[in-house]
Amino acid sequence: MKAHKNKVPWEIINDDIVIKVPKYFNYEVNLNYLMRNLDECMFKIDNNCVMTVISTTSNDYLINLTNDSNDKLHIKILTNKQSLNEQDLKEIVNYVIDWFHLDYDLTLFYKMASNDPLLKPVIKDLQGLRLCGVPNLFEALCWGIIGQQINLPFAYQLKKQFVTTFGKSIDYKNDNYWIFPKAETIAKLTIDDFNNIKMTTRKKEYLLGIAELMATGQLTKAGLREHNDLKTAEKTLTKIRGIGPWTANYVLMRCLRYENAFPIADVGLHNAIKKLKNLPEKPTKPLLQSLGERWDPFQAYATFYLWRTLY
DNA sequence: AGCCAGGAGATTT
DNA sequence: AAATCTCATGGC
Repeated sequence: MKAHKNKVPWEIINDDIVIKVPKYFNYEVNLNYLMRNLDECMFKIDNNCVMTVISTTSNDYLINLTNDSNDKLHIKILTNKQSLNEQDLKEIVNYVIDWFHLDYDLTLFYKMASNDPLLKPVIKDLQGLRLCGVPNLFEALCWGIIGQQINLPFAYQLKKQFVTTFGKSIDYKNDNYWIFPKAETIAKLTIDDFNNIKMTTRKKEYLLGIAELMATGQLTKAGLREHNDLKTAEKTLTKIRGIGPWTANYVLMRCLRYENAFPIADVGLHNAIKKLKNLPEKPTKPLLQSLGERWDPFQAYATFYLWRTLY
């Protein structure tokens, strides 16, 4: 089941969208997470300010995100302001709330983790870290597929090649900000269009197939949401070519926000457990299963926090 | 050179 | 169901 969503208050003050952050939110640790790789191409971070393009149903807006001394988040709209309407404003705010999972209450996860020998020291160092999401379903699926069976730095390189080859960007002050390619755009391509992108043919096929499903509306975020149950949503996703249990759970965790999604086969998760428990080898499957049961129903947050111990 | 990396699908047991 | 094999690319 999905977790209850809390209401996140916001208002407009002096042309800024100001969001009141919930209990347990630390701007700096979340930014540290976002800065984990220099090849990230979907946003830029400079001097505690995040710049990214948020695409609403009808427009693209370059925004910057900062926090003030009261730990409130400020969104400034930098481009395309003349087309901003109520609907777009709402979509922008909801995107940021979703991105940083601000509508989620971390209290119960921390309560569980503080009684868990493995997680206890981990949450102490990462207090206020949110499971930063990928609100765009197509982006989340592509990122999952791109990241299969390769190391993370290389995955970021491939994503960058993909985005800069097929996506559009907004120019602003001698810099450019990329927009993730639309499924409709990718669905029209062929394998040969991927010649400059150094990923396996198999992955190119997966991406084209998923783009087709989303471009035709056979696969939508709203449709997946209707399941309202982790196992059936997982089943729907794993029926799709290129999406196995790992990718399905990864996307259900970072996009659909299932708090108990658990990519149990994840190498990063294995390495984190090995490191923290000082194991000679990677954890066995029975150990992983028992840990998962121990963390239920917060397996997604447990995984995300453990990933952070690797860098 | 050889093993591994935030796996998936097909095949075999 | 669960283990095993094939696919394939770049980093270290």
